[in-house]
Amino acid sequence: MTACGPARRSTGDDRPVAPGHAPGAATLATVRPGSRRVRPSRPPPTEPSPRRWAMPGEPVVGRTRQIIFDEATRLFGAQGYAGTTMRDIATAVGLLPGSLYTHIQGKENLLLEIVESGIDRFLAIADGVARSGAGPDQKLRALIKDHVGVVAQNPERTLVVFHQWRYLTGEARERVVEKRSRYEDAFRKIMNQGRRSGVFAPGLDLKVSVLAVLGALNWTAEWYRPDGPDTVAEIGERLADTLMSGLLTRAS
Amino acid sequence: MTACGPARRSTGDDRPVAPGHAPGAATLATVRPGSRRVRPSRPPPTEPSPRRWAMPGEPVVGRTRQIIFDEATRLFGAQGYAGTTMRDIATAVGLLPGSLYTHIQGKENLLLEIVESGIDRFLAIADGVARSGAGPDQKLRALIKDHVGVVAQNPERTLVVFHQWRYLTGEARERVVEKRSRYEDAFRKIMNQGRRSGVFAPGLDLKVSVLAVLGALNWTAEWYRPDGPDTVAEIGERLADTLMSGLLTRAS
DNA sequence: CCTACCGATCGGTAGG
DNA sequence: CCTACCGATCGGTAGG
Repeated sequence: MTACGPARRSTGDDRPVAPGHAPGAATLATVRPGSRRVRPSRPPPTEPSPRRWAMPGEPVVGRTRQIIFDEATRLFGAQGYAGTTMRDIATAVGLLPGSLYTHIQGKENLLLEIVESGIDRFLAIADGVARSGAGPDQKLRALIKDHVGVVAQNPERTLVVFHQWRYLTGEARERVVEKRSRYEDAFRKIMNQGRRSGVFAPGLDLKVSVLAVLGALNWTAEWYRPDGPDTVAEIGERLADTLMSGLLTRAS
Repeated sequence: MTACGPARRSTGDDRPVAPGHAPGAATLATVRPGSRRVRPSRPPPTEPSPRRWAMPGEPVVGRTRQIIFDEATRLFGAQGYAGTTMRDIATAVGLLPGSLYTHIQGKENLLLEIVESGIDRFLAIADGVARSGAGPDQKLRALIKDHVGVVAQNPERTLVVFHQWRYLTGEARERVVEKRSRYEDAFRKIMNQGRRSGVFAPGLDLKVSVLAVLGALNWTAEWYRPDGPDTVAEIGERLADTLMSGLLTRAS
């Protein structure tokens, strides 16, 4: 249960890390109350662009926008959505608060994009597994392993996906809730298939079993450490062993 | 994954529910942004007390204090600590914001008392199970069932215990982290015992198995519904079955 | 991307 | 437990 050490961790996920933001800025241990940050050190001016700043409304899809998303993901994961201010994000990126709005529409929209793109990755692996011709037990094992793989790619994003979606409102929230339940259904279908085909225990309570597996999987985002001794594949394999074979010896 | 319906739910836990606060006030569906609440309807004056208000510094341990804790627990669970304002709590209780401070010391202290008293309940059942003379498998089953029982007593409090503790700072945080890891140890000890005595699979990865069980248990606070069709004992039993015997048929 | 700033809201207090 | 209020901070915008 050391889910929130102050160690700065890359957001992983095949993207460059934000340049020139203060290391260790706004980690959980130092946040709130009263630990107000100082003025962000301006990042070194990058190569001059034809126009020094985008016009309002112009679609901005550049490097900076990606950095903002990465830092917001990290901060929302560590401090929660409501516990993260736009000033926290600006400081982490190396901008002044108002400058964020050239790149993004607002705080809630930032959350929505993080949550939705995150959950889409989980839906993608569920789709892949469903399309494979494997049997239910192999499907479940594959889905567990793939899930751990997505968590390991970016644990903070996973925390945001599974906890911070509550701060969304209106139809954004509805869309996310729908996608979450679609992911849950993927597990339900596989386990129902396996129960009917006899590879899973016939007395198995579908509802409780699905939620037990999902609970174990969601929790991985809280304890997974990229610098741990075990590979992602090993962790997934062992998690699948525990959930599928159980703790008791087969004899008992 | 319907963990956040707008339905108002009693805080359970053998205490009277707050009188005279607006039903449905500040539920998740209506929170933020821009949904600012109106002035709280004053609760009907209770029987006159000898003194109409306590002096500052005087220890207040009365009814109102308990209602404040119950409402804060509910709100912290539903909206998160950072997403809940003292004004939210005051409105739910039926006071004006400043009046809360006759009963409590401050927001963070309120969180600490909720988290610590909550985690103490989990430690108490772990102690009880450890002292029982049962074998490791029976101990684990009992602990799983007791855990579900504590969750069912007050799901919101459990959500606060397992997620909102991150907002604590300083030694309060350290104390809570220590208690959390003590609870984790209780599971580790039982499962280690069971593995050595041969009742649990010898190839079992202790770390992953402990975290899988804890994950499944922590998740119950997100989906448990007091008005569901299954009794708490049944849910605990089925969760223990799933985790201990696994999903596969014993034959396979 | 910065300067400069807005109105709203925050946790909390003085004083009765 | 209320009235009245504080200084700090919030998300966000105008204009260049």
